[in-house]
Amino acid sequence: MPKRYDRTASAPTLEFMRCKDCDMYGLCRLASNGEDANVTNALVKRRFVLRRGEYLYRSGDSFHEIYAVRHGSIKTYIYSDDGKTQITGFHGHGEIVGLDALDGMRFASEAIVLETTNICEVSFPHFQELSRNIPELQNQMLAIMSHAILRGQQMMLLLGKKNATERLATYLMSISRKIDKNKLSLPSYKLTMSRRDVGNYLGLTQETVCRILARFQEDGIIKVEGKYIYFFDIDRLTELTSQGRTEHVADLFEPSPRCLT
Amino acid sequence: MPKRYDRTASAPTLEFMRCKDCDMYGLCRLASNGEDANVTNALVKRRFVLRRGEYLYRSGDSFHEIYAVRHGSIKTYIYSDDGKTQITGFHGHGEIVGLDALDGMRFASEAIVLETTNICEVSFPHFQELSRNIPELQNQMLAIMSHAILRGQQMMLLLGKKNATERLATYLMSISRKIDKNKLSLPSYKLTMSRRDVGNYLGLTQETVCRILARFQEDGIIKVEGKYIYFFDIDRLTELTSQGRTEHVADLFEPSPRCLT
DNA sequence: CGCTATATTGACCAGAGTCAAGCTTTGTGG
DNA sequence: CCACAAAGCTTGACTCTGGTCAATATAGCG
Repeated sequence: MPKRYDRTASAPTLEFMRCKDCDMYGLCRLASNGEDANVTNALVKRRFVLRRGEYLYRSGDSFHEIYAVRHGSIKTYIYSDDGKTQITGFHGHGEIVGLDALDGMRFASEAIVLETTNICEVSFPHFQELSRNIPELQNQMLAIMSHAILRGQQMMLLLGKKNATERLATYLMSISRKIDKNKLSLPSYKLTMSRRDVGNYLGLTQETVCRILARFQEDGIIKVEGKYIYFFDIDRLTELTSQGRTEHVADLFEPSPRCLT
Repeated sequence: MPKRYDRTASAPTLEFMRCKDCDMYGLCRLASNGEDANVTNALVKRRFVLRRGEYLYRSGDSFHEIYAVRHGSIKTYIYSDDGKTQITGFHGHGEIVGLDALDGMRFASEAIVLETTNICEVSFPHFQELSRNIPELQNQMLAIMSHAILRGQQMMLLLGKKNATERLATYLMSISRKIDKNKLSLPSYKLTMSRRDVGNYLGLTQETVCRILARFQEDGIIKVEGKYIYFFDIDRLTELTSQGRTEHVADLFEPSPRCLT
């Protein structure tokens, strides 16, 4: 049974994790009055480490902190009434989680760590206090939340309108965009989540994920090596994200007042 | 071709539309310092009417206002790269739209009116100004946005894990919860959107929507009469929202450190 | 080194999509 | 106010994508 809140372990090497890439950087910089945010700052009072299988928070936990992933990765998910699980996101370096708890001040989702992960913690009351003096901090937060809403809408589109191939291709593209472009070697990524998790996230089964990854490999688009993916042909992958079988042509025009689709 | 921004028409009867039911009521009350928000108030400077087929906003429009539906209904949707449409929500009395534009200050989605609809408009700069003096206003806004994020997560669950029957049942239940419980007559609701729209929203085709509505009617759960739905058996409908074929039993227990599903 | 979780691949199946035909409702104009 | 056209709805027959079940293979942890 996974432990919770074992936040004493030592940190992994973090030199190459720059705050500048973090979604929270805008907030941290504002809070620290422009000073270097690369050290613990006015906003982030605490950092800690969790290990694979530990929870960052659980559904129903009362909400006091917002978290950003500094290094590592986590998954967040919700339950249906009958116990089905839907993974709502994978979050890596620089991504913020816990924003779904501001309504009701309790976490609606759960967050579990996929590998040894370094977390920045922002106390929400502290954030509120700071933002009384720094109105721009509030705008930043609204923008961040708005962005989370957009992400949800994109997932609705993916789950509601795309087929299995398009879903996988879209997912792989979202990964490839996160890869550091400055690296000299072949673009590659370690999937810290299982195939089953990927399938769950994309509304597919693990078998379908396997089969389509195999097909992408046959077609020379990627190479799959266990948990590692190597990206060979980003252009072809981009094409596959939406295979363009556009609906009836009529839909491309403005709908007439009566034709609201 | 639908007109935009024809905001001069006369309002429908609104006596029974109470601000108290509105998602924006908390904001309006705070902004008006506790006074009656039922008239145009410190936050809402303007109300206007749109007719079926008119746009409230379009994708790419620059963002200045947030809107609340006072009376009537609208749909919001986004496009995929290849022109597919995903409806992201139907919004009726008391619901807020436009929150997806705070990131980037441009609307990412479109909003089109499904029937003659009365809109409350909140200038965002004005909101920002007010909230410098009323910090609680900011918290309200964060809660509202958090709620929108939760809605997105619930839709991911619906689209990723529920079958057609469960999706329709879930949708009908969300409608039935909106119906005024004080009415003496049989609970009923007018679907202002087409079957095709319902299908689009739920990741189904219009044919599937028709068939399942027909089946629900055969089973005595609802009665379908053109655009009107009458709710006979809410309990049975609730059961159908998640048919409980729970995954492997193991999933019900705490995952072991290695078994992260 | 062995055990268990995870990944892969194949055979088969079913739920929902597609296509098509006919029906109903709604809006428009004479 | 009625007739007509267009949009929307319904139902049936058939298809196909992706799910289910099952059998191995592989990998990672203790």
